[in-house]
Amino acid sequence: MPIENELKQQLLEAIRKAGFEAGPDAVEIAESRQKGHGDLTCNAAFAIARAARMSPKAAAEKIAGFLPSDPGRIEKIEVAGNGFINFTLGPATLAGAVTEILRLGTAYGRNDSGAGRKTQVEFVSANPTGPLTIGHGRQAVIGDVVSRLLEANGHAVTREYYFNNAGRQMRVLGESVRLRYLEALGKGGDFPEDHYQGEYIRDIAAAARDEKGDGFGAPENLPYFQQLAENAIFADIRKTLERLGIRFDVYYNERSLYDTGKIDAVIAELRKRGLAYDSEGAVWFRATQAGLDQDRVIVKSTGEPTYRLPDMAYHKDKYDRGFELIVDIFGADHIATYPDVMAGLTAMGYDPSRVKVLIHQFVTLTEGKEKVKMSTRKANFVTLDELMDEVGPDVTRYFFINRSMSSHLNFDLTLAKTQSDENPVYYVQYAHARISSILRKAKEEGIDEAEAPDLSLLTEPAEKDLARVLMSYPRVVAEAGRNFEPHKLPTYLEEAATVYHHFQHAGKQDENLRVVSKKNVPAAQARLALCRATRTVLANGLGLLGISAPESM
RNA sequence: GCCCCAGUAGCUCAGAGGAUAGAGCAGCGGUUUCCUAAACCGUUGGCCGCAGGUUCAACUCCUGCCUGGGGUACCA
Repeated sequence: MPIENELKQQLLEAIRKAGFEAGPDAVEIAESRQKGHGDLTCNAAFAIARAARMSPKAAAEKIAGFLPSDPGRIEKIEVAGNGFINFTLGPATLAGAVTEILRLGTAYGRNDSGAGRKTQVEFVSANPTGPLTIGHGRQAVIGDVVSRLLEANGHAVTREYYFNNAGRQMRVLGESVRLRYLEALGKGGDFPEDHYQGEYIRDIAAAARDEKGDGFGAPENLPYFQQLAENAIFADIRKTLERLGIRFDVYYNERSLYDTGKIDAVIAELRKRGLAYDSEGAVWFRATQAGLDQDRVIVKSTGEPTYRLPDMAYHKDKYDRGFELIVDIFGADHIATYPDVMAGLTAMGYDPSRVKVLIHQFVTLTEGKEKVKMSTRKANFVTLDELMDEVGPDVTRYFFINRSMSSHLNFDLTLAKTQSDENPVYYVQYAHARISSILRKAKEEGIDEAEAPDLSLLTEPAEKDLARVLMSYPRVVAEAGRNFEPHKLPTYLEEAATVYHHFQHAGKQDENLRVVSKKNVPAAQARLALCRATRTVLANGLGLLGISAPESM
């Protein structure tokens, strides 16, 4: 049983024995934030004292008096401040944690709270109109790490990319290529401003010329240009994602919703329920019925649906495919799209609580002091590939996942290029590499890692600090997964790396604290076990981020 | 107008009812015959946007305001 749960039981019992009343929720065990306040802390006395009309400190002392004493498990119990009960973990607890990490290896930190729930994470979902930008990059990494986190928490995850290759955007794309093709032949006219300006359009046009020769520029050949562009761009997108370490299980084409009648089915369903009506030549969704501020067009007077209708059909299909948890990851610019969609789904009888929408804020790109505006159509964007050319996939991933998704992400390109060596990702990776080096060194020196090292020898402050931090990893994974907060992982890993660097540094200052030493082999073996446990945690954590854990740097 | 997100150190950001608010970078000063100095130590730097409220306790919750970003389409 985790030590927190054990303490909670003991506290509840002590509270009862002390003559206070408290339900099971009255006791919360938290990690102490500051040194000198023990390792774990409980503030239950504050609430209890109020009901019992006594000082929190007196209540805490009374409760503490009924706590069992087991110095191996809990070295110290003290009432501090106004009434906190602080616990200092004992050597047996720390040793047990290290043993557990070594036993579980790559499984350490994983749990089965998700119970195999069929879960879908939809992200990126960029239409194939151009290369992925840095904005897509943030979403791609968030989606992938959320997926990995959910898997670590026992979900069965399907990663899905939804795209539309049949809309207006794509026609403009095809037309852009056709015009560039004509231009390359010297037959070009004005290139409209609202068409795709990027250089990649010229590349595709050149490919068209190679394939079809010079006489293929007629407007009726638009489908050819569109298809060619789609193929070329999608191939690039997949390559970029692959490079980032992301692979989708399903690419879902919006067009299939039309082909299989799922679009019409939604209209019919809404009409049946009185939630769709005709007006001004368009079909409207009665969103006001669901409490939204205005009704919305779902089929334009031109006969083309707006994005809402296929989105509803697509989400209906997600439910119908049996997903129990549906995670949608959107950029802040799509924030308005899902209330209508959810209203429609709810109206059709689907449980909206199964959908979790994660909105991430924008990435602002700055070069020096200059703000760079990103727009695929205008083509003055920095692509995800260009970013990876500069800093590599590991830094790219770390950078995008390092901050909470509700915060705007300010990316200073200059800084990323010139100071990439100071990125914290290297700090974490270096800790892993250093441990690997120590393990190699020990082997060279002929010090074997013991099967059952005497971990009670780990009594130095730096050693105990390290063991304590390693213990909290599973809780970080569980919380980050439960709350969809992937950025908690890098925060934790930086802390773990810091504590490890301290530990290793201690051996630099005091020879008796060195890991690889033949003077005291049992101590060396205990420390090697601690090193290996740390490496396991770092490797597991980096694995969840999709970042490499190098053996040497 | 209305809705969403943010405002914390010079910069970029963590922290989200508790006990002295943290990290990286930048600045200043140190540590290497020694398991990787991509490390470590010291130090400078804060009306936690403003004003009220709730609470034994507020940077954290509530209300209002200010500033910045994003929405509010028969674009997606």
